[in-house]
Amino acid sequence: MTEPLAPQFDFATVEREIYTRWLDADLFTARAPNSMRVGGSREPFTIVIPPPNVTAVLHMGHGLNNAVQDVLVRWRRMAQDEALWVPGTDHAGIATQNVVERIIAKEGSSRFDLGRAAFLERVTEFVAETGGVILEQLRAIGSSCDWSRTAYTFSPQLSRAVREAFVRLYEEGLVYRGHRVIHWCPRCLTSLSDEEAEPRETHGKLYYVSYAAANGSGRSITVATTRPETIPGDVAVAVNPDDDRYRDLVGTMVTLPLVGIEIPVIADDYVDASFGTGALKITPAHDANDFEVGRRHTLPAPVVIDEVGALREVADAEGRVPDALEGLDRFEARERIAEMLRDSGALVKTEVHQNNVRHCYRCETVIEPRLSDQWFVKMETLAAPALAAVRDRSIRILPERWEAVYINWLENIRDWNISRQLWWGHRIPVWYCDACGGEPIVSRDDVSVCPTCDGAVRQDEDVLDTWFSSWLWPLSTLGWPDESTDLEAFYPTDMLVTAPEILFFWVARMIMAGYHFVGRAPFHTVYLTGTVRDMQHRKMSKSLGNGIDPLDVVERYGADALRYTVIAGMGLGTDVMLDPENLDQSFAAGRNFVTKLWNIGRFLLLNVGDGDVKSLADIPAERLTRADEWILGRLDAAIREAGASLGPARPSAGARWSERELTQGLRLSEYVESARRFVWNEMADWYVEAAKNRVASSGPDRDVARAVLVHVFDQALRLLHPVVPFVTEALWQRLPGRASGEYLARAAWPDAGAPRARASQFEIARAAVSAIRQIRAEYNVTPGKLVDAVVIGRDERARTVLGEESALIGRLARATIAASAQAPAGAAAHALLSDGSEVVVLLAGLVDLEKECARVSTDLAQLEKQLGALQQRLANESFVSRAKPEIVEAERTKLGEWTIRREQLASKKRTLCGA
RNA sequence: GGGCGAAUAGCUCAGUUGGUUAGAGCGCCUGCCUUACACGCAGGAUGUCGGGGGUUCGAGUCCCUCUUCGCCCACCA
Repeated sequence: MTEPLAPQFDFATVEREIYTRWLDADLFTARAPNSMRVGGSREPFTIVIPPPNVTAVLHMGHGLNNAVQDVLVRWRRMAQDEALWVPGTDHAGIATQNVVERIIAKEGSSRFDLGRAAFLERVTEFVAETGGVILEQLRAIGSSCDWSRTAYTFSPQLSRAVREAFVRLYEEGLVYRGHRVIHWCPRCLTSLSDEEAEPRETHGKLYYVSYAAANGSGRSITVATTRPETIPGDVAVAVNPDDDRYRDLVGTMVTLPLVGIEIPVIADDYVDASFGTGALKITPAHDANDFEVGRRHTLPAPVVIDEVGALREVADAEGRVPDALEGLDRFEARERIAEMLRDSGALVKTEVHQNNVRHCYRCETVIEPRLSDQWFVKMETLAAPALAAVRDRSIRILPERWEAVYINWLENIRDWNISRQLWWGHRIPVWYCDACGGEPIVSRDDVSVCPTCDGAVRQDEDVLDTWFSSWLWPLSTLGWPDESTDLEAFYPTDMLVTAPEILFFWVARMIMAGYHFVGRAPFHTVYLTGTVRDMQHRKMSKSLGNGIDPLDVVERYGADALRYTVIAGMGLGTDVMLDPENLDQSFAAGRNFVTKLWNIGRFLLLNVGDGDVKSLADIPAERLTRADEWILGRLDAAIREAGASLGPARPSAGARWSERELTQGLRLSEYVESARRFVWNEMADWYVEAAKNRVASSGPDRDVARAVLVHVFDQALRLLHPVVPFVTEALWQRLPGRASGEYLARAAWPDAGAPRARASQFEIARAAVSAIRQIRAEYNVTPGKLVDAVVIGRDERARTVLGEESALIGRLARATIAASAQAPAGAAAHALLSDGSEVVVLLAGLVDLEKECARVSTDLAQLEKQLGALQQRLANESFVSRAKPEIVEAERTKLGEWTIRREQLASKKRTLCGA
């Protein structure tokens, strides 16, 4: 005896309990030997999680992203793939170091006070204590990760992969040391890659500064600059070679304001004569373009701004920084210099100016371009296969439009600065021997003495960009560089689900790493999700305070409601709008649906009872009613639609996507909608209502209805499980005949059966019921009151159906099934059934003749108009000869039906409206 | 500056290679506490498919153009 279900779904208790049971039953652990790639019998299906920062806490973005991954993994697991979802975290160099530095700062100390070793110990401790909270939180939303494979970018195994990659690239000449201007964050005290230095629209000033000719001729040249604080680092003024205004000045010297030294006027194509004054000051050490110009003209590169952004004579800059400016912060210096220039008359004017200024992606500090030595990865050769992969459809990116963005970036790829002047991260595996002073020693293993002279060595101070470990993620989490079984069984993985923001940071680089290190793409599908936004379409963020805490939502409405809401609300590549001010409304869709599902379950378990329920296969086909066939047919349709929306799990024809499949699938909101419509609008609204009497009866038909009901609900729960895993598992476990130890999470994904012959006939009964309801509503017939109705079936088939399904109608009306082609005299209110051939008539006494007459007239007029258009189309020879035959045929059929309908309406009109 | 995308009901979006009377969810209006469910049931209203032009027997769908938004990239100091 199953105990009755609680009136409400107690998600708080049940979700926790079910997750624990899933873990205890070890349902999420993938078995490598089962993979077909190593001789097993199952297709592997693998997703690697975009590793959240180890210090992160779950936000809606994670919620959305991981809900999507879980839907996919659960779907494939049920489809009997060997499904693996690899979880893990990223040590997140700058981000984590910043967090710990802030804590230390509160204690009145700094990392420099602690020293490198003690600081690292402190960070490690911090990560051990608080890190990975987010992985716990992922469990709360139901993520079915394989926790036995949890990875961490800074673990010994993954660190080995990092070293292997670095050393290999170095040996191949693809990692090199470069001396150039890079993006520098004066707060984080590290260099950043191009991607980490984010351009932001900034309102500033454009300063026009006059540089006087050194020969005392009285002439001068005015340059425009947004950064006057770099003037002490100027080594030249450049003009365009074709600019007539300055032609005679090229080759002469001008005096550098404030500093007083002489610098040359040079000509270079880089200068745009039409911008500003057409003259550009050249500061090689503090501007990447100026550096290139300086190099072309073999100019020096004095460094006048130090690592914290203060003016100082750092290198090759003796006598360049005036005492008054020494040690001044760059922005103070900017003001100060402007004043000094104004006082000396060198400042011609200032203009308001809008331009893009790069900011640190971690701390928002304005980037200072800085000349320094850094490690770079040469990207061109790495990019080539990554570019080819998308072009030849080995990899597809959805939504499709991101492909163009991806290609554009790869075509214009620039070398990747991978060294960071941080402490938290993978130390660069390069050692130097000061005694020999020879080539750097690049090694997979730690080096303690110089292999040449046995002397002391020192390791490079820098660490690697955190993305240098992330780009190996699909490889390293599966055991690379070892030749592990996991790697063989699960690599290449299948789908990657992430946010578009990290397409370049991460996705493109993973593809490059995959091809370069093992010769194969890391996945065949990149699914880029939308962004979670508030009602003003602003991105949810901590700083704006417009965020929604997913755990708060889980607490209020349950994980299923959260998942359903975000998945159902998210079209492919579209953003999800949620109102942080109104959680009730934002998550209504999910909450309502879960409740509905629970209540369908309650009805079913209450009414089906405890006796044995036959399997559908044991019910002879002829015992099925039209309603049974109809709901089974609808189920098949839902299964087919859901399958089509989820789409191919992998390219069906081998390694590449066909043109046809390229953009198919991953329409998660459509999949959810198909399943929802089936279970709510078809099963609950119609089939359950139609089956109520049968289940309550005691005849042999009762068993048929019970079997169909249980079967259909079982299948529906399977279909819905990937989106709402908890409530479906809770209900499924209680279905009659369930053996203990069976889990929906591992149950088979439904298959659609053959079409059902009489399924569509039930529609006639459905239409009759709708029609009667419509009339009742319109005439305000009180709910309990039965009315007399005549239901007219145009043909024999329709009358048979109506007669047999009259139980449904019986709840609404005392119905007479009539054979007449038109309403009996004196009767009135009508409604047309969906196929246009039947009329429902309530007997006189209820009706308002005038109203009915008006309505029939309107209907008739509209029908005649449409009929006219239809006739015209069919009379058009071009249409008949050129349109597809099935379309023409459909139009002909329609013409026939509409003509009959017109006769009915016309006759009705005569009856109602008199002469 | 270069590239890409979008504009369909009050809101968020579907609408497959052009082909019935353009759909869904949420919201809105009306009536119902009908013994699974008021987080529900039943009924209902709402669109010159951004403007203009073109191709076609036929255009929300294809082409051109204008307008408005959005995204990505970029060294205009």
